[in-house]
Amino acid sequence: MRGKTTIKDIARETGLSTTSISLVLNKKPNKISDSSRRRIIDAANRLNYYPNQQAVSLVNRQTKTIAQIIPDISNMFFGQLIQGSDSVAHPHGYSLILGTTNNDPARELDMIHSLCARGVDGVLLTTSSPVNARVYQDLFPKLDVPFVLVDRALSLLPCSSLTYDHQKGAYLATRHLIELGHKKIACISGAHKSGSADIRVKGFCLAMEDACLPLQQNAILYGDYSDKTGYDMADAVFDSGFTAVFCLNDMIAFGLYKRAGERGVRIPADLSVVGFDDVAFSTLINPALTTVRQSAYELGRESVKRIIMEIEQQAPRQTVYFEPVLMVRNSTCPPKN
Amino acid sequence: MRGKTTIKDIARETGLSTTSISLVLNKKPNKISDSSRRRIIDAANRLNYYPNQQAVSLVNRQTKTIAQIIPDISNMFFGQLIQGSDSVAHPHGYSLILGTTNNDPARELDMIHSLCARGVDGVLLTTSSPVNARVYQDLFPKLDVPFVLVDRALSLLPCSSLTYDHQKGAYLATRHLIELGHKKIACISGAHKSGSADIRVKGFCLAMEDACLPLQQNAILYGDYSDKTGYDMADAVFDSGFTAVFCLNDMIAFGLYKRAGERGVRIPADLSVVGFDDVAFSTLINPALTTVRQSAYELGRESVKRIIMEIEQQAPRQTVYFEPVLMVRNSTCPPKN
DNA sequence: ATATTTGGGTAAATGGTTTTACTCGAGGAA
DNA sequence: TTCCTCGAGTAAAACCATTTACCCAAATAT
Repeated sequence: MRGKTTIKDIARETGLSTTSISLVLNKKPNKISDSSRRRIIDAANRLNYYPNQQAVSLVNRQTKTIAQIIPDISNMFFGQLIQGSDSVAHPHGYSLILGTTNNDPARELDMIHSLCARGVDGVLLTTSSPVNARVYQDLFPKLDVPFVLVDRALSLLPCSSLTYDHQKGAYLATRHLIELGHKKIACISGAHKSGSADIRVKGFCLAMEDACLPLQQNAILYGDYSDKTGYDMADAVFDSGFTAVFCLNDMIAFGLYKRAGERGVRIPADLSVVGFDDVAFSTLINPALTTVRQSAYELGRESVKRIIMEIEQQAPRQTVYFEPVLMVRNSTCPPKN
Repeated sequence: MRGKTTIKDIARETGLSTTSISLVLNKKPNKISDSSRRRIIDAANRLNYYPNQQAVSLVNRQTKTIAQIIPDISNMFFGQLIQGSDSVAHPHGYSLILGTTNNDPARELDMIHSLCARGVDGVLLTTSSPVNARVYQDLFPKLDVPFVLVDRALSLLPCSSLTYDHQKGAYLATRHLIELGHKKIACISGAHKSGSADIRVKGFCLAMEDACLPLQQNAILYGDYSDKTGYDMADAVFDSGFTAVFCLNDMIAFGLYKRAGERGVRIPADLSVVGFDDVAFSTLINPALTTVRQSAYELGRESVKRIIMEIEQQAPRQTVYFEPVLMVRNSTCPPKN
């Protein structure tokens, strides 16, 4: 009763060796007689035995543990991502071990070290900025576990990456506004130099260019991927004659909605708004947000599948782009006049 | 270079014993000369040594790992909870290992087993239902790690619990509506028999009773803690002459908002709405939601502090209630006429 | 001159499990 | 009789770090 039952206790109970116990309990090919087998299983149940995972990990050199490193759980996108990850990890016998970086590259590096020291079998990394890219180039091979970059790719790194085509998504969003007849379109971005923001901005610019629309002055505003940014930048958008705004993620759009409510700016009558991510909330808010869907849940599921393949079958690295799709809802309409 | 550097490699490099290496690297009291010490530290850095945590855990009998078991991450409340937990766990050298139960008691039990087998040092459990209570009574002592019940207490269990006073919160919310002059008040609940829902309903009933207000027919509607429930139940509320509704959590309120938007029901002019939780979104939505604040972030922080105390100092068990506070915002006003 | 301390270490046990390479006796074949 | 095989197991090494109980020579104390 004191302390945990070990394999030795069962050996003592059954009068057999630990080898036999291990063989039977792990269903390894063995020559243990049926009666012994029965006694072992009985004793294991009776003593409520389950193997010490530390010991198992030590000899098997794997922990059945996957690190998931993300910038910030308050962004609902990551909540859904984790949910997706967990939904495939657990059925496969893996547990998710969580690390949040608060968008701090130093903390991100730290987290990678500390989780790898824990002996995770693989790392799902959503990097918050490309500044560590060079460090990672040397680091990943040294750490000797598969890495999968999730949602934000960094080129040239020796690892797989699973991400939506951010540029295309942004292009789609912007073109939608253009097709509605908007000409003065603003863009509220996440942080300059953040993994995905620059690519989305590029998609925005490209769409404008392709439509021969000049960029207004201060059309592109930089903040971060939070509702606060949307709220803070909203006035600048409202007061500069823009008829539409492309928010680089839904959280930004939600912040802007809030300020719009306070100022009496009507969406979409006075201002069309497009978001990015299609977080669960987009359909809850009023008017429902037109946005670019990238299913965080799917991304989570796929990234875990991917990393398990690399862990268990040394599958080769792969870069996968998912297709974003534009979800037209009620926050966009043709401009007035 | 092949495989990970072990303590033996450093012993070989420095010509010292593994004992010395361990002593120096862990800064244990020792009598190693300065020059040897220097050589050890040098070699450790040069070879990029970090101890195998499996081995360390095996001998120290602790994993510096805390399990956090929650019903459902899509509820933003839990996103914020985890964020709070992580924010204190990591600085203390603990990692969070995640388990989601989808509100399924069987899965919850399973998760507890599987995470304990992993050798977590403690478990933060937000149980989704009291049905397992009796099982837990026997189980917790057997598992021999501290448990802390988070947000949803179960009486009589041999463990600590940290929770907001759900009944009082519900009472506050309901009284607020009553004080505004509402008499026909509906209540959309989470699942019958879910940990907290019944208590909140009780608070609702008590407030009505104290104000000598009779409960309308079908005043209490049961669903679950999701926006879908709010959406699905909305019509029943709109069409039965209620002037106010108390939603048992914010997600439900958000769902109801959505349906209200579709139906043209104005909040608060046609219907006052109060939520519960004060999830980050409550202030983003329009009109800002009047709700009962229970800071998930704080709860996360406190629960980790608590469990670390129990892990490291065998602190005695404790039941803590936090005071909820009513946040009056724009979704409530006196009834028409 | 002898006893004691101190400086600078180390050997070996421990933790719990898996796995490889045996052992041993009985029965059958040649 | 000798050789093999088969059934039913087992001893011991390996995984990696920590920790306890020592060791030995030189310096100091008495």
